[in-house]
Amino acid sequence: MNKIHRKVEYALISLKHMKQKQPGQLTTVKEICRAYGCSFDATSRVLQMMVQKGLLKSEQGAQGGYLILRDLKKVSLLDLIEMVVGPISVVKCLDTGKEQCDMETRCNVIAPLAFLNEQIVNFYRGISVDHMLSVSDRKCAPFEPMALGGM
Amino acid sequence: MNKIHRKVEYALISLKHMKQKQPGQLTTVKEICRAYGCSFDATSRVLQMMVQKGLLKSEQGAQGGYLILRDLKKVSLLDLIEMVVGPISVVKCLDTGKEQCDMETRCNVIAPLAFLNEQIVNFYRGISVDHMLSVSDRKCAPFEPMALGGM
DNA sequence: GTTAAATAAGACTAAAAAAGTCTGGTTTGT
DNA sequence: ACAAACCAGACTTTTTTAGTCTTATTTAAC
Repeated sequence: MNKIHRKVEYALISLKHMKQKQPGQLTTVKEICRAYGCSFDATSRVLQMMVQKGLLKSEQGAQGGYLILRDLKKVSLLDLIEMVVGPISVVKCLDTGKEQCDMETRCNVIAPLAFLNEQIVNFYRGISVDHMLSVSDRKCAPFEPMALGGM
Repeated sequence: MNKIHRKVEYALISLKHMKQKQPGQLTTVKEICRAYGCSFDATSRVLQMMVQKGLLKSEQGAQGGYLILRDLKKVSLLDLIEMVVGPISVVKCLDTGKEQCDMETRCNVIAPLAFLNEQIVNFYRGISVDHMLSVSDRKCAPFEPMALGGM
């Protein structure tokens, strides 16, 4: 129950990887797939979607790759989800412009479901991608500040 | 994205219907299906699950039916979801006792995902079924921001 | 210029999950 | 005895998700 799309997972994996790079340094899909074992095509398409939505920038051709364009602190998980899989709706009949269900007028839970939908949207809106990706950095810290001193 | 299980929908439909009855009055599956056009078998099994989890009581035989047993104010949406579809986990590898994914050690987002999972669980825990079913008994205004003000 | 490495994008296929149906029970009031 | 209702598992269909294939296009390096 409540699985997130693999697309969102690939997006998070890629963003976390890219976040750890020097500013301006490009990342290739190949690099990500080798590092985490994810599907090339699938990951590739997710990155392309993020480019289209202005979250990433891409350099084509040899020596090309991807770059984070926006400040991840200002990108919510809702933004990311909408970028790669589309708008959130807990039931079909709440999709804007989509088909009506066959219950239509007699449905007794449409209002509660619309309410729930709104709550969920607000929930995801309240989580920043940057914050989420920073969770538990202590445990697997790549660039720990205090590492500079000793050890 | 983020569709709720039909099972949860049927559960909500049924509970809302039963909630409006006199105390002690039984409800049959047939009655619910006729009223809202949902599948008999599917609805039936959802109600049976709620009986097993102690949320409903059933009277078998002719003149039988279902009855709400617990106070819906004290039943969270999380409880309901877990009853009818099982525990929430945003990715497979967070299912307790389930398989590991093939990324295992190299996965860079397991901590963020575990964090997200916990947030979602808490989110659903914070919504009472009773409250949700009471939303907008007047009229449904799907995405109107000022809807909660109270017309 | 040619080539190799990279992104871009759509169509197609396979796998998994969800939803629904069928069958055969059991219980109980009339 | 019978009909109306719950109970429960197996099965099938449909839908969604995930992955693959193919064919561009761009650009650095040789």
